[in-house]
Amino acid sequence: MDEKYFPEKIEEKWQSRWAETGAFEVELSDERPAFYCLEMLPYPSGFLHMGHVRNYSIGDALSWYKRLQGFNVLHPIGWDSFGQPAEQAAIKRGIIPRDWTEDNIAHMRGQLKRMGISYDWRREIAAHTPEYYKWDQWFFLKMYERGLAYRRMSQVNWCPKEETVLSNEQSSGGVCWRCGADVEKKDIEQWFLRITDYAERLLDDMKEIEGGWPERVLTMQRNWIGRSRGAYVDFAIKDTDAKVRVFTTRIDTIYGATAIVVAAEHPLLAELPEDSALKADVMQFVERVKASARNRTNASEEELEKEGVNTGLLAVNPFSGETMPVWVANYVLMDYGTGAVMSVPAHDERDFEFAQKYSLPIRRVIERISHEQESIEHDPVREDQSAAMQHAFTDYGILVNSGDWSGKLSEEAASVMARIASEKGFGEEAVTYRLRDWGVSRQRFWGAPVPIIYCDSCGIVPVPEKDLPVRLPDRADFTGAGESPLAGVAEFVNTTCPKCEGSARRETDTMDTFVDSSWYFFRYCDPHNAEKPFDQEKVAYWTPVSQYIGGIDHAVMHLLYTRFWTKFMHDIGLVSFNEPVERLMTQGMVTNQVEGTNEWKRMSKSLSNGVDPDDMIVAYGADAVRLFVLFAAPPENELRWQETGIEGAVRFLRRVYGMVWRWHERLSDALQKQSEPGVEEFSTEARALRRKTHQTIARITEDFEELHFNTSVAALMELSNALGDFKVEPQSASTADVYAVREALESLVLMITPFTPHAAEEIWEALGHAGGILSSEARWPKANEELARKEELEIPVQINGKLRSRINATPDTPEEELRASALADEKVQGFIGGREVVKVIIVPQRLVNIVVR
RNA sequence: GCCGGGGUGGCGGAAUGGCAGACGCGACGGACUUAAAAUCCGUUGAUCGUAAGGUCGUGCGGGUUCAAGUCCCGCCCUCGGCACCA
Repeated sequence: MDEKYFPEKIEEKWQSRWAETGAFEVELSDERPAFYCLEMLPYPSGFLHMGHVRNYSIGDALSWYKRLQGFNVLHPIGWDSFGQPAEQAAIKRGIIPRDWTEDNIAHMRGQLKRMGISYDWRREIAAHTPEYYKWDQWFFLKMYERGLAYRRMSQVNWCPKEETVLSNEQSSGGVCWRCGADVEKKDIEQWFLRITDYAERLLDDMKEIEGGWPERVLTMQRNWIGRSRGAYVDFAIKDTDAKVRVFTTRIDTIYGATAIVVAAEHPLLAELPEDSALKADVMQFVERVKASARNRTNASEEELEKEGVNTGLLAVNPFSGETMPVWVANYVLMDYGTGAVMSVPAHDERDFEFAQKYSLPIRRVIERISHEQESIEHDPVREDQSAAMQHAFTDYGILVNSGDWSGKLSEEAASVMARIASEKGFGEEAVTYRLRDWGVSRQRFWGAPVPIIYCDSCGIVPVPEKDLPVRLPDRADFTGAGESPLAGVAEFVNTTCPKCEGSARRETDTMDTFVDSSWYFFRYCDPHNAEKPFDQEKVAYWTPVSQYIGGIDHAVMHLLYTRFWTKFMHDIGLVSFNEPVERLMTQGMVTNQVEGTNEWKRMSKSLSNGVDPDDMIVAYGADAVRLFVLFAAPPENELRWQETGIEGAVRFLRRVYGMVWRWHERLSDALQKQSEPGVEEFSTEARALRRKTHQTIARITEDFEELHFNTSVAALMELSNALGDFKVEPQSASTADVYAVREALESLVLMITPFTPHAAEEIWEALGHAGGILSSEARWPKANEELARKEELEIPVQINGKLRSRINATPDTPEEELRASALADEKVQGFIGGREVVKVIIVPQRLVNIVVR
């Protein structure tokens, strides 16, 4: 140990020591329980940013804590190394994507090592290696076998900038999740995974993870899945055999339906009689709507005005027998429900707006339930109340003007009506979802090829498992627009049909990179298995993930996909559970002030408010950077970058280091006689120090369980302040003093290890322990309640809830005595004056409150 | 509009219904220094007071309680998600 704290020196020393001894390498164990600490798979952009630093600092702190508690901790890292930027780089600089990617990985790996994150590096994986993506393809085939992967023509979300398809999740809000460009619609043949088959389970199984996952993530997923209960109702089309099925969540309002409105793509429109005078109008309108949907951008979407035309068809209300016109309108979506709705203007805002514009009748069939009994009679129901209604009335209430149903509660009527519809064969209860199937085809080069072959005679033929992986070539012509660059690589495309051995073509689309990240953490358990995606026994030992840490930006996409994938793995017998992650923490953003403004924004190149982690490590050391990042804010909150804050972290480390230096000779001397001196040998000051030590242990242990790292650090600072206040010179310290200091310092060092492992190792060694913290018998300290107990207490005394005085007591002063001394207190007497004491509330060891009148 | 999170000093933030503001940053004062940096000591919610001490104070308005930042009711503001989803 040096006299002064030189982070660059000790960090290098311990990083090589850890590598040599394989300190963080783990295998299955019969004795030690598993703990799986996982941080989200990073994209190898080439440079670590502060968000990574925060993510890995959190994960590393938890990993160390669990190790010190005796868990067998799996803490791995890998690379989400397929994806767009590599291909862009290839286009721009004429290099091959793999080289670019692997250079980036090499650089980032170095950065992670300089941060001293405790990974088991033997388990490192990268999505772009055939050893990995072979299993993406294998899973795809398993899904195909079970009908969960299918191909169809569909209108897809198209990013014009990146020239590729985006999934619904990736085009949320009408913009590309990566580049922010307005998303267009395009018709294209592509592969889908039937995530919708799992919609119900994705919702239901949330009860298994409630409490372990942040509420807002579950809410976002619930919103995204968008389950809605209601009913299908068939409306016959008058004078034809056709009928229109609508979906409604408010079948109770059906007597108020005054039109049927269908989407522009609705099949019914094809059946309009050719000679119909209206047909031309309708078709013209439909074309216009479809065209505007294609060019629809985010900006124009909001202003889209409701428009429609009457088709001339008449539909029959199966409940009332009433006929009503069938309209086609732009506000009805083909891909939700049935693409047709019953329009109830009086009780739906959109229908109301539409009816007003086109002067459709507005008929009120629900009244508010009033507690003033005469209100219904005083609000007579008239056929035309449109003048009276300013808005649709969308609450439940009491049915009026609804035939035999009038007078019933609408909420209750709804379920009965749905049952009757089903009994009479013109409808049924139904549940619909907003969730769409997951489109996984990407017209890109740098991804896992979809393992499918097209044969003129056999059709779609899956690649046999023995032929996996379908390898990606090194190069392609990356300038080809619209189609996958792979289509231009003849030796890739041309193949033979596995069935008939005739010539055939390979699928040239590659898979969405979210496929790679849907199951990667299972692969960490058995990263080099060439026979299977993983050994089930190994996965059973390590998974599910105990704690997952990552950004909130993946709340829907990645975290929904990976839940789906896990359920599929469960269904094919690979894992025994349904939910991959027990606890999830979503870390907040790291922001920095934008120069010349008052705004704090996420660090980015374009705002030039980024801070390079390497610069920080050089200037302050990895330990200080990590300590600051965990101390400055609770992990879920935004973290505002402040360089003065790191300086504070360095100051703290230097103080601790200085204290150890001051004592370490004396402590090494005393190492041999470890037995605990008797209670009476400790001075008052030494007992106070021990009290602080044990209080701190208890506090920090609690905080770690809740991932409250910021308060843990605060508590460590308090302990170090208490050590600093212990004004005994090492030379003149008694055996008991030395014992108390040793206890405080060793506890401090062990508890600071998760934050600043390099400095901790160095100090641990200086305190006379060989072989590193993990190899020695070091364990997370245990709090001794007896020692943590205060000897003297200052009990606040309130009068009518206001603090007026304090009295001295011990933890076991009886209540009666507390009461007596509180009442006898001079200040208290002064405040009571002559008033009557009504009662005295005594909270043992905490407070006395005297109530006077 | 629906759903969820959140409003506490100059700032980041602490507080099982029981002393609001732990810990840190910044600021101010002092020591050391020829000087600066570093380091160390002290002060730092507002307000009145020379002081002892008093009064006010956790977005706003009510309520429950001996006692409310914390629980309940009604608002306001803010951040995030979804959104012609029938």
